[in-house]
Amino acid sequence: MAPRMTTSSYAVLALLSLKPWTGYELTNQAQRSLRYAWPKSERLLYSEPKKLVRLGYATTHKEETGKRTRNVYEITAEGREVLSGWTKTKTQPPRFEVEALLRLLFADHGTIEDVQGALDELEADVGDHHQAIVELMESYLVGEHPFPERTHLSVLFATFQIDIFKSIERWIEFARSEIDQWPTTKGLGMNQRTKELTQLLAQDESPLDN
Amino acid sequence: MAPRMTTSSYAVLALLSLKPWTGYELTNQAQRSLRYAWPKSERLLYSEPKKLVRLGYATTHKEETGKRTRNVYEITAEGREVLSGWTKTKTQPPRFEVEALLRLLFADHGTIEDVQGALDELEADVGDHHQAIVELMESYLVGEHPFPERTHLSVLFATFQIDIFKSIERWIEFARSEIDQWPTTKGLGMNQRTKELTQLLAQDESPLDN
DNA sequence: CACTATATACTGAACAATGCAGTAGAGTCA
DNA sequence: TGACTCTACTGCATTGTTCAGTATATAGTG
Repeated sequence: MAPRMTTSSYAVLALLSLKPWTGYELTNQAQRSLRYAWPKSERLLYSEPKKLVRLGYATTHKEETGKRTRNVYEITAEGREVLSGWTKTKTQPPRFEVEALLRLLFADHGTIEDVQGALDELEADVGDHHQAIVELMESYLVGEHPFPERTHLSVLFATFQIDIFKSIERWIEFARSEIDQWPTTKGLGMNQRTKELTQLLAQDESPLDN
Repeated sequence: MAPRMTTSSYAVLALLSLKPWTGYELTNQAQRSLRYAWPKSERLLYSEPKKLVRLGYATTHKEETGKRTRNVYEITAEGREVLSGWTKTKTQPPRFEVEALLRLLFADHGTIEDVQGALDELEADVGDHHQAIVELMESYLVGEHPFPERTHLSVLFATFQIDIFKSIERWIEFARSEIDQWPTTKGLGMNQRTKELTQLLAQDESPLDN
């Protein structure tokens, strides 16, 4: 049976539409540039171009560097066709996996320090990504975009990242200060402060906006 | 071989620690309450409690309603033990899958309308979630939290959701207004506006903060 | 009171995706 | 010369999703 085109397949096909890549380059490029929109494992990103070849949307050939061979992938005309069809289809809903928040939701099984620890780790992870994007923007400023004519897209995309990372970092600060007021993680329930917060949220107001 | 405890296993175990549930309830509850922190498929959520039973962290028995049976799961002492160990372990880094952003990144394969369409869909999805959380908060205000003593946790968690959804909605507005200025999706590259944005971002400033 | 729709209550099988270990050549620095 | 990192992948086991299917219970309508 022919495998189906997943969003990941289209992502790889879109990269292939820019230029031919080796599997290795494709994998690295995808992990770097798509990480914040479509994070996928190295393993999958090695497999996807093979699938595209099977479907006739790419061709492959081997190149040699001494004794070692690399697989080079190139998009076909048919590949470009299905790619342009992709933009007309429905998008999948967004998906946010944040284990630290899961820990917060069940913080009453551990100590105050445990939750704060989870928030610290979240902050560190987000901080790394945040910094990486800022550095990427610095590199764009000195003309280091691999596809200069596509800079407008990367930059608009980056405004999302920076904005969201800042929001998360602000929220972590807020959450930390709230938790600092807790005597324990357990059984506080609907106390005065929680009631205040609930009222704000029920009016669709964020306690962070003030 | 004994299967390993995944984050999803701990999530289900944490729910079981609150009270016994049937597989059906567990699945529904997990999809409702964990959706924004740890979204998992119905199928998996039916399988996890079985795994917990195999590992000795839960017990199961059948209950009858007329001709139909339901599986009821209960946490064991050993289950509570491993659950309290969980809070000490490292969290996984967060993961954001947003196909609409992937479309933006490759917007040059389609028209302005295609990208705007992807943003519209993102807005609709986020809007649904946003509204659902506000309604949940309204229900908490009238005392409808299933575990009243845990309200403080749900509410702090909800501050994250509301804050992030608002940020995303603000960003969508911003992105729309930017794209409206584009004559086409293709080849704009590092034009004047993009340069301005890049400079802001490289200084770690969000163009939305003004 | 039959009929229909919706909610309850799952399971099997195929397939998608991840994690991990393993293989092996090429380049760099001490 | 040896150690280390980077290049360049592949196979296998396991985790997780999608889809279809099965069948009972219950509430509301004509």
